[in-house]
Amino acid sequence: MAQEAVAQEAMTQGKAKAPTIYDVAALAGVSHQTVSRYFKAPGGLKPATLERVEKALAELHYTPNLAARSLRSREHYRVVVVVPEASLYFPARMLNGAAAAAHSAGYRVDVVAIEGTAEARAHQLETLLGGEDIAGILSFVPRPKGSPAARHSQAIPMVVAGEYDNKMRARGSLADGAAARKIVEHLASLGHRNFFHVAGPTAWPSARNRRAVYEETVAELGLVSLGVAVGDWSPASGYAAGRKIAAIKDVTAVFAANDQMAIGVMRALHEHGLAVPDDVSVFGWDDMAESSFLIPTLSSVHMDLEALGARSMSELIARIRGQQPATEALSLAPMELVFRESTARVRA
Amino acid sequence: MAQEAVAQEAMTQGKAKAPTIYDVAALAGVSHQTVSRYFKAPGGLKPATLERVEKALAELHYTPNLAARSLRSREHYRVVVVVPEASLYFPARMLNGAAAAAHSAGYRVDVVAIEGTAEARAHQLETLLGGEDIAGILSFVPRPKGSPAARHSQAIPMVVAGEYDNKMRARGSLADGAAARKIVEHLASLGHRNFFHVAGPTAWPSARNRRAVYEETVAELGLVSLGVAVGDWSPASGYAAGRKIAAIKDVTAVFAANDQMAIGVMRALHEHGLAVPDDVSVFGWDDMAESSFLIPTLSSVHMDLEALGARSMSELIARIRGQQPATEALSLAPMELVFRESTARVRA
DNA sequence: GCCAAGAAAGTGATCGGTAACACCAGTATT
DNA sequence: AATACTGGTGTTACCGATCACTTTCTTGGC
Repeated sequence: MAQEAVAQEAMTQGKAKAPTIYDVAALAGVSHQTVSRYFKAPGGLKPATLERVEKALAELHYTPNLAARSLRSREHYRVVVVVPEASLYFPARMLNGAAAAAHSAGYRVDVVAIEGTAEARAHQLETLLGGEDIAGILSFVPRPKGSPAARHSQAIPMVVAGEYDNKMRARGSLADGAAARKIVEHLASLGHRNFFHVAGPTAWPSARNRRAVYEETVAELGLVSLGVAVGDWSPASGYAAGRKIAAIKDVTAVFAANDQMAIGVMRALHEHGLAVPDDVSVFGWDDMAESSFLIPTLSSVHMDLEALGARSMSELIARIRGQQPATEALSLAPMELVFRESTARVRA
Repeated sequence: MAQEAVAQEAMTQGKAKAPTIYDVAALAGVSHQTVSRYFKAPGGLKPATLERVEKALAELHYTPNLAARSLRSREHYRVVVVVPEASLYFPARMLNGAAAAAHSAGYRVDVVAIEGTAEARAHQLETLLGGEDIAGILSFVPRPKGSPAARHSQAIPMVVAGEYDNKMRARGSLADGAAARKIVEHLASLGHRNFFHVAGPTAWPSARNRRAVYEETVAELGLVSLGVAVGDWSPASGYAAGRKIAAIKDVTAVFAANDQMAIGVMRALHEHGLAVPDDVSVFGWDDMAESSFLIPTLSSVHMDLEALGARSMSELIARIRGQQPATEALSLAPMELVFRESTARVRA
C-alpha cells in the first residue's frame, strides 16, 4: 500500500524514478540480460533485437546506475586528481582539461588537494589509495622519492603528470626542454652572455628538465651561467632569487621557470634600481593571462594547458582500461615562445 | 572448489578483498545488521556489543562500500562543483576549501567546468542534473537568469556561492560590500574626489554588490563617480576600462573588482603616460599572490578564500542533510584591506 | 515471580546491475 | 544419424549494503 502511494505520488509529480534495465527490457520485449549485453558489446545482438533495445532505451531516457554496476563488476568510474597544496601556482586550466577528458570518457573526477608536511602528505596519499573504490589516480604533484604506497600502487593505475616529459627528453624528442633551449638561444642572439636561472622545486620533473636544458644550452653556446636559484613556483621565491641576482650585478639575462617567479624577480630588480629590460632581460614560462599586461610585459612560453591536462587524463584512462595510450596522448602539447617587453638587446 | 581456489590465492597473495559488514559481524559475533546499525546510530547498541563491533571494525580496517550503500539507500555521496569557464580568473583556493570540507564530511567532489554559450551551458547543467547519482551541486557560477532546470532543482540541493552575499547585504550586515565602502572611504581620506569603478560581470552577485556599495558610498560622501566599466574579471577587460579612464583624464582613483582587472587598468594607464599612484590610485580585490610583487605593488582586499569555499560547501552539505546550516557557515569570511604602493595621496 | 512493553539483535528481501551457466536452434564434423 | 560447436538469448545467483519485519532480551510495575 505504501508502495502504491509512493508510485502514485511519483506519477503525479512527474518525478518518475530512474528506469532500470528491467524497464527497458520489458518495453523492448527482451530479457534484462540482453539489455545489459547491449552495453557491453552492441555488436553481439541480432540487428532486429538491437534496434528494439535501442528504441526502448531512447524512449525511457535510460542512464545506467553506476553504483549497481560497480557493485557487481567491481569496476570503478571515479578517478582522483591530486593537485598541489600551492594550487595558487598551479594552472587551473590543466585541471579543467583533465576533468573534461575524464567526463567524456564516463568517469567521475574527484579533486583532492594534498597538503601539509611530507609525512602528512604521504599519509593522505595512503588513505586515498585505501578507499578501494577508485579507478585511477592522476597526480599533478610529483611522486615522492621513496615509493610510499608501493604495495597499493600495484593495484591502482596512477599517472603522474609531467613524468613523461623525462621520457620524452630521454628520447630526444621535442619535449618541454625544447622551449628552454630556444629561450637561451634567443637571449644569446640579443647579445646576452651572463645568465641566471630561477628553477622550480627539484621534485618536479618539468623543473628539473628546464634547468638541465638551460645548463646544457648555456654550456653548448659558450655562455656563462652565473647561478641557479631553486624556487617553489611562488612570486615570493622569485623575489628572493631576484635579490641574489641583483647582488651578482653582472647578470643580464634571467630565465625563470614560471611567470610568477619572474614577477618576483622583476620586483626585486626594480627595488635594487635595475631596470627590465634595460639592465636585465627576464623570460618567464606559462604565459599567464596577466603576463601581457605587466609593466613591462613579460616574455614567456605559451602552452595549451587544457590539452596537457586532457592528455594526461587520456593516458590514465588508457591505463585503467589496460590499453596502450594513444601516441597522441604521449606527445607534448605544442608550445610557443612569446616575446614581449621584458627581453631586449643587451645594453652596449 | 573454484571459490576455495580464489580464497586461497587471496590468502597467499595477501591481497585480501575488502572486508564487508558480514566479515565484521562474524568476527564480532553479531549479525550483519547490528554492524549496519552501528554506523547509523552507535548509541543504539548495548555498550558491550558496541565495543565488540568497534574492535572488529578496527581489526579488519573496514571501510564501507559506498556503491552498495547508495544502491540500497538511494542516497549519494558525490557533490558536483561547478566552476566558471574562465577559471583562469577564478581563485583556486576557494575550490580547495570547498573540496576539503566535502571530503571531511565523507563526500566525493566532482569538478565540472561549465563552458560555451549560454545555451550550451544550460544544456550542460541539464545533463548534469540528469545524472541521478549526485547529492548536491555547489556552483561558483552565478545562476542563469531564467531558472533553466527548474523541475530538477526541486530534487537536488544546490548552493550558488555568493548568492548569500545579497541576503547579507539586505540584512545590513558586514558583508562583502563593507570592504568596498572602506576602499572608497580610504581613497577619499587621501584626498581623492573623482572616482571610477571597474566592475565584474553583472551576473555575479559579488560584482553587483561591490558596485552598488561603491555607488552608494560615493554618493554619501559627496564624491564624484566619473563612470563604471563592466569587465569580465580578465586583465584584458581591465585594460579596456583603463583606456576609457585615461580618456576621461580627471579620474584620480580607480576601484577594480578584482586584481586581474586592476592589472589591466594599470597597464593601460601606463601606456597613456599616467603614473600609478602619482597620477591615479588603483585599488584591487582578492590579493592575489602576485599583487604584492607588481610594480607598483597593488592595494587590495585580502580574503580567506579557502574558508569562503569551505563555508559554501558546509551550507550545501547541511542542505543535503536537511539540516539548518550552521550560522557560522552563513557569515562571511573576514576580509582585510591591504594598502600598498598603488594608492597614494592625491597630487596637489 | 509474572507479564506487558520497549530495547536490542536477528532474518530475509531488496536495490540495479553483471557473471555464470543453461538453453535452443542451426550448422559443421565424424 | 549422432555429436559437437556456435551465436543469440533467457534464468538464476550474486555484489554489499539498508529496510521492514520478526524474534529475543531487558526492564519495570504489580
